[in-house]
Formats: sequence, structure tokens, C-alpha cells
Amino acid sequence: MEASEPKFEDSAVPVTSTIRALEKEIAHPIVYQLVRSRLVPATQDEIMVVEDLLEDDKCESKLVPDTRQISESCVTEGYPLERNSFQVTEEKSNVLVDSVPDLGKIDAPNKVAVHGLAPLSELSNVDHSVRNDVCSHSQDAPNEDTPSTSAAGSSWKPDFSKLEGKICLDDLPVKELQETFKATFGRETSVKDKQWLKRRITMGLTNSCDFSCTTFIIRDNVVVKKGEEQICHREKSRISADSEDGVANLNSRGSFSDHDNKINDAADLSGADVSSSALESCNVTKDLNAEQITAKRARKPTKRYIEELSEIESRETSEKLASPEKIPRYQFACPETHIRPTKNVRSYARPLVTRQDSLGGSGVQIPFVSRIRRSRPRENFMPLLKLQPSGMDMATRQVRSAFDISGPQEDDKRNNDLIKTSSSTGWTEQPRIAACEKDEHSSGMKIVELENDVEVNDCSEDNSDDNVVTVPTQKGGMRRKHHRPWTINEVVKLVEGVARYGAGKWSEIKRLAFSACPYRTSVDLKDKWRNLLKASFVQLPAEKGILNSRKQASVPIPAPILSRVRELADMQGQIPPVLSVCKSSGHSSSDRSVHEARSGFL
DNA sequence: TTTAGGG
DNA sequence: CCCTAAA
Repeated sequence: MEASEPKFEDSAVPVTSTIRALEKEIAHPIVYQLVRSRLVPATQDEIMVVEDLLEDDKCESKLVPDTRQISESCVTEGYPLERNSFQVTEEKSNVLVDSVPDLGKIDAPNKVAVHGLAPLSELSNVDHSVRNDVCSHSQDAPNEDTPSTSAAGSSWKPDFSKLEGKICLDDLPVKELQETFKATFGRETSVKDKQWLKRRITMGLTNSCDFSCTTFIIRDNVVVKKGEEQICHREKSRISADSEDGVANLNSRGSFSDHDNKINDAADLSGADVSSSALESCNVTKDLNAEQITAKRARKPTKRYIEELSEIESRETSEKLASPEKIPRYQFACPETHIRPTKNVRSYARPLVTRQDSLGGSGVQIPFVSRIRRSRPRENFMPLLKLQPSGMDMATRQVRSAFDISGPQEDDKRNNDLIKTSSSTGWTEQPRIAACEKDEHSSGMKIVELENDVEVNDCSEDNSDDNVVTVPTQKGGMRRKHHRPWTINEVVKLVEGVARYGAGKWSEIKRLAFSACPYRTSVDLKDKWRNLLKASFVQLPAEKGILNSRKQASVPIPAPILSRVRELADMQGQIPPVLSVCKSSGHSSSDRSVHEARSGFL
């Protein structure tokens, strides 16, 4: 034990400049005091720094398996810590060491425990008065934990009233855990993972000054009351007195902030929020992967993971914001949680809009993730149409479309026109296809007319979707972020390509017909064909209604094309199983007539 | 690398 | 669209 103490000094973890700055800024020794600060999306670099930090620290933690040492070291320094009261078991130590202690140790020598990481660089935004307040409080009256609340007005407090008696986190159902989570962090969580919840709660409590004021201790995921000691009267009384309202209120707050905005303003963030959030951001990676493997830290799926989570969150958020106009922001109307309005509701909460993410509903601050719209921003057709005329007026274009079959670059635009503005130019393409088809039917020949197009036309889509087509992936690969809607033109090219080179020769088709379309890989072609095939056979029976039918959300593929697709499929023996089964159910070799008859039946 | 097929 | 097995 004693020997380990020097370690803190010796093995001082590589501290980032930001941390140094922090230390400098916060001269007062505070241990595990909650620092309110503003969280801002961290840059990738910052994240990396943190990760490395943790990583390094991790190694160190092995040298200091028992977190008690931290406390002791601190005590030795002459700063009694509330945390001393913690009876941390070896198992628990994992958790602790895994998270807060990492930071705690870093700062231990200075008796400054930082809860947040993200805020590091932004600490300048911390309300100094508040901080000082905090310091003084913690020095003479550690129990008095009213750091942020006062000034900020955000007065969330852990509702430990819920911890009366003992609680065995292991036994609690998810639901209960979520409740506990709520009580602990003052906000809702939608996380279902028990491990995660338990861990989070444990950490939350363990690191909470408030909790330390209580007589509870945590042992093996069990919160137990330990003897009678003086409690944080103020807190206790306040909470117990207005426990319910408090919770409700808090919930509303939590939900609010989680959904609408991850409060930008520091003043609105309760210390707990910050701490947990910060912690979260630190442990995000670890928590997820290896819940059990606490010892081993999987330093992985950060970006991707975060990204995915963000998406989920994003979804949730957007859902909740479904009717933003209807629900004034300041009404803590949360669809999913029945929050009864209370007198405590702060009506002055400002409607803040930030892009701060919350992780898994726990209100975690997510480093940074470019949240690009999944769905395309509505194409650029319109602007394109709007702009085009300048160079070539509609009339001209129409004429061209109509007559110049192989209009070099116009094909796509024509198609777009056709799609978007079902007006003027609309008919141009249709007839062509139809004609083509007819031609084919009668002569049994393949496309002749469109041949040029297929070869010549390029995918002038480029300009319609230059929008970050691909995004780097962890795996190093590039994955297409947005779906690139297939234009009629492309479909036609694909169909023609299949007709000419045969289905399966995606590579060929790609090279010959889609050389101008860098996106559209052979796989894409294949996929598209697969879809076309499906669509064609699905819609074939009702082919008539396709064109006439009500407009579909997604640009419907002209019946003629589907028709053709089916035909090609038929010719190339690509008849969908379902149909082929029925078709061939009768005879092994059914002739044309039979086939037609049967298909007609179907 | 290209295909084919599942997710 | 992504991923991957198989060719």
C-alpha cells in the first residue's frame, strides 16, 4: 500500500495539456467534486487522446488494483475524502479503476478529481463562481454538495430516498434498474442492458458526493445501508420531502434535455450530468464491448459504435420531436414519460437546440459524430431543373429530348424531368421505352434504339448527388452513406446491359454501360437487378395499374421496363422460384403456351 | 476479382 | 446497401 503511493507520482500518467490547464485552473483541492462545465463535442483527436489516456492509465491501474489506495493517498495528503467510506471490493475495484479512478488517479496527487473529460478543453466556460462555491463547500463541508445547482438553478439531486434499505442491483429487473438509474442520474434511460445499467448506477453512486453522504455502501452491486450516520440533512430532507415531485421534475428535465437538446449551457447541466456524461464518454467503448471483461479493455469500436448509437439516439430524438411545432419546448411534455406538471418545473428553461448526442438514452455526451442525413436531401433535381433552363430553355430541351434520342448528357436530366415533373417532358421517355419494347416484341430483337444511349450516356447524376457519397469506415473500407436512388436512366441502362451481356455479367455491364458511374458497383447492379426482378414479377400481374395507379412514394419503375425485366429474366432463366415452381409444377418442360396460360392464372 | 446470396 | 463465401 504504502509503496504504491509513490506510484502516483512516479507513474504520472501522460497528462495532456488540457489537463494541465485544468489543474492550473482549479487550484483548490477537490475530490470528486462535481464540476460543472460545458460539454462540447470533442474532436476526433481529443477522443484519441482520451482513449490513450485511459489506455495508459489502465496499465497503471493494474499496479494499483485497489481503489482504496486512491482514497488513502488522498487522505494522506490531508484531505479527508468522502470516498473513504466506500467499501470497495476487489470486484468493484474493477469498475472503479475502469472509470473514474482513472481520472481520479491522475489528479489524485493534486487532489483534484476531474469528472469530465470532454469539458477539458472547454473548461474556460465553467462558471467560476460556481466552482469556487463548490470548492469552499467541499472543503469545510464535504457533505454539502450543492455545487452547480444553486447558481444554475438546475437542482437535480440523486434521489437516494429510493435507496432506503438495501438494493441488490443484480436482482432488479431492467425496469427497476432503469428506475434506479433515473433516481441516480436524474434522467431516463432506455438502455435495456442490465449490466450496463448496473454498472452505470454503481459508478454513479460510487462517484457521487451525494451518495457518499449517505450511509449506503456498494458491494457487489448491492447497495446496502450501513449503520446510522449523519446524513446530508439538507439533501435528505429536501429529497424525502419532495421526493416525488423532485423525481418527476427531474425526469422531465432529463427527458427534456435528452430529447430536445443536450443543453449547451453549462448552467443547465447539473454536476451529476456532467460527471456521468463525461464518464460515459470515457468508457463508452469499454462498457459496450466487454461488460464482464472489465479487466480487459477493448479499445475498439469507437467511431462506428458511437455512430450507430448516435443513429439510434437520433431516431429516438426525431421521433420525440415528431411534432415540435405543437409542443412548446418549454413544456416538458414528454410523450413517453407521463410527467405530471409540477410546481417545480422550471418554466424558464430555454429551448435550446443542440446536436449534442445522448448515448443510449443515458444522456451521454458523445464525442462527435457527423450525423449525416441518412436519407438524401431530396435530390437536387429541383435546383437542377431550376438552373438548367438558364443554359437551355425548356423548349429546347424538350425538343431535344423528344428527337435527339441519344442526347449526350441529357438523358438523365430527361429522366429526372420525367420523374420529378411529370409534365412536359414526361412523355418523352415513356414512348421510347414502350416503342422499344414493342420493337423488341415484334422483332425479337434487343434494344437498338437505346443502344447508343446506353453506351454514350454518362451518369450525369454526379452533380445531383455529390453529397458525400462515401464515408470512411473503421474497417478501412468505404461505405456508401447515402442511397443513390436509381434513376430511370440507370435502370434502363442496367436492363439493356443485362439484355446484351446477360444477367450475371455485372462486371461487364458495369464496365461498358456504367463506366461513367463510379458509384454503382457491379454488386450494385446485381442488387438492383435482383430488385427489379422481384418488382417486375410482383407488379406484372397488375401491370395495367402501374402507370395509372396512384403515385407511389418512391419513383415507380415504368411498367414497360419491368415488363422487359421480366422478359429478360424469363429468357435467361431467372424466373423467381415461386413462379418457376408453379410454372414447372405441371410439366418438366412446359411449352410457351402452357407457360403463358399458367402465368396468366397466377 | 468477380459472383452469388444473405442480412 | 453491406458483407462474405466461393469461384
